[in-house]
Amino acid sequence: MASIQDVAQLAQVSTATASRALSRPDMVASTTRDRVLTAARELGYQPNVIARSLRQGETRTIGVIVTDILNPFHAQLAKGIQDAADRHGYTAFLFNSDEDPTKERRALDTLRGHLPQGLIIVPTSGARENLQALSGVPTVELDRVTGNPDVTTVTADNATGALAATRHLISLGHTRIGMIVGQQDISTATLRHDAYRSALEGAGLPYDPALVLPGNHREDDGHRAALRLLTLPEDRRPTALFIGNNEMTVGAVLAARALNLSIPGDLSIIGFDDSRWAQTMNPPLTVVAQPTYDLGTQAAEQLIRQLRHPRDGPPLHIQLSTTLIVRHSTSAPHPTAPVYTH
Amino acid sequence: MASIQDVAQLAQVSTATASRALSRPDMVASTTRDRVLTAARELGYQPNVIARSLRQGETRTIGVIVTDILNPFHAQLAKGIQDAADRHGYTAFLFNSDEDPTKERRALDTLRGHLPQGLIIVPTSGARENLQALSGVPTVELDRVTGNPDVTTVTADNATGALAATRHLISLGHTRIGMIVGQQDISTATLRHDAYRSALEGAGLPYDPALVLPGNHREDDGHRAALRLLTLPEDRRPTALFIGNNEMTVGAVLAARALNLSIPGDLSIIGFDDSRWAQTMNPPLTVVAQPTYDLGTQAAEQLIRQLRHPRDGPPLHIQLSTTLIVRHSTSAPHPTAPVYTH
DNA sequence: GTGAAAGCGCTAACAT
DNA sequence: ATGTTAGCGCTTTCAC
Repeated sequence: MASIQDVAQLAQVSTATASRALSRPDMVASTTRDRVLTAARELGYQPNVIARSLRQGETRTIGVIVTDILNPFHAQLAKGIQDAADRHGYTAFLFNSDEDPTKERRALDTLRGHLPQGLIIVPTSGARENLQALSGVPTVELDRVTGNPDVTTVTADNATGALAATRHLISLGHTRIGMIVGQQDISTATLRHDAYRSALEGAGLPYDPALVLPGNHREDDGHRAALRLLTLPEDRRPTALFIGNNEMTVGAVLAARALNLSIPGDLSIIGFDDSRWAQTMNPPLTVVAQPTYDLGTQAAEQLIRQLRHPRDGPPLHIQLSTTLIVRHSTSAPHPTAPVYTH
Repeated sequence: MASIQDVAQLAQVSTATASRALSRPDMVASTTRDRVLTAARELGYQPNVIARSLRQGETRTIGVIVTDILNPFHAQLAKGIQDAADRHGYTAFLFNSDEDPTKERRALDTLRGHLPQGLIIVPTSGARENLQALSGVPTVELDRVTGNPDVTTVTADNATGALAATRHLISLGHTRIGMIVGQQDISTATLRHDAYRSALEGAGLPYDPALVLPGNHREDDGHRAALRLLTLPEDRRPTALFIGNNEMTVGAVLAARALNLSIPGDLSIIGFDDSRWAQTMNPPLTVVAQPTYDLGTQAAEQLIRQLRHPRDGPPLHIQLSTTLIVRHSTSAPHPTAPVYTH
């Protein structure tokens, strides 16, 4: 590959001048500039960013770690980040943690060697510790937060979304509303769970721990949990389910089908996070939608702003709003279902 | 960040020895090795891969360009590649072309500056020309091929899959089978189309160009094309549809629903490429499944093998088999539908 | 406005 | 077995 030396030689200037002509055109006489640019074009010159990075101590690279690129939610975050980073001349390095703190740690180590100038991470439960490996690198926590107060965060308004979801079910007349909730040490899971609880209590309904089952964000977990909830004795079985993330919702819907429960006749279901699947399934799913792509772009914009203006005020906490989209998977509870008493 | 100099100093050796102790442990006395390793651990030393790459002329990096990371098919390819690359100590740099040759070109240019040692690409229609920018870099064409004979390819057996799909419809008794086919200059599209045609002709059925509509791989295109095919006069309307990729299938199913056609009663549908959505939609979709994740890992394995043994024989063309999965979106044509005559 | 030269962190000759 | 040194390609002082 043509180096800047080749360009300089062809243009009959020193490498210093060639470099200037290419990166700071106004520092060089217009005639030499033209000679250099022509030579560069002719040779198909592409700067070696490795060498440049080493010299400048800036890689123009940001690291991105999401927990599961196969989850459309995360794919969309990643796309938002990449598009925004690209607009600002940064290259995004994408890694997967698969929700596994050990893999997250490895990704961070690998990343570290590449000297990213910033990091955007959807943290796993082990992130708080893992992130010490990259302390000093400006970081944005995306979607979830570890609780580190020094870090910029970009999240959706989980509390309001979960509140709206639960209240929607309550307003339809449901009194036994189950929830399938994500891992306890993931901020989004606890926020959604807390909001669910306070919506119930705000409406004077009891919070029944037996109707709240944990899951590890995967389809399987949702399936298992839903199966348990839906096979409770008739008078204790929930008439509605609020499910904490998109993948688990898939599992829950399939569990309901397996049990031959009609949606929403026998069971109302509301999911968190919209998706292609939610829109096209039968019946279309009522969901709390998140501005997924925007979460990604915001994270990138905030990070890059921070790179340009280091220590410019305290870390920001951006929160984007969520929207309840009522489709057809929620309705009033089945008239024959026993009414809640006591 | 701690450099190898810091490690050397702490271990009281030269940087050369420190380097050897870390990368070629057996070239160094065990006592010094231990001193160096301890020092490295103590300082949390992580080699600067930028400097190493510059020195060695090898970045241990491979470039990956897919056309649409939001498409689960491509997300899965990417995951397969990343997992395999990781196992071999390579880092994958992921880019999106969004099916746009111009973006593909930009991705290649950016990539070039990072000196990837190899490239895995799902080519767009402009790839043949674009790839000249990276000539000299070992390349694997994945899923689709540009026709360049010097390049390793990893593809699914599109012809057999499309043949099986069409024959399945024929064996159910369909005689007017429509197809929605991808862009003409994409190899997978033409292979699937040709197989469709030869299955028809092999069964003595006419190939009717009016029943074959093109689409640009997106949901919208599938929707539009299906709408046109399904609103043909009753005696010309296809009773079955074979659709050339997963996204367009979504559009076609929604179009059928919009027209109040029941699947498979009024219309049989078969898609190419399986997905979460295909399995959970109602009715579950009959599809030609591809070994998506394996396509990705194979591409990475082949590329890495090639990096280890340069010019070791002619380029390989790996083809993984596809599977017809019969679910419930296909059945015999509706008895009241007019039978094909003439 | 341009050139000479140093140096980013690392590793591979080449010494010893 | 270990140290000395050069150099990967680039940018940036520092001279002129």
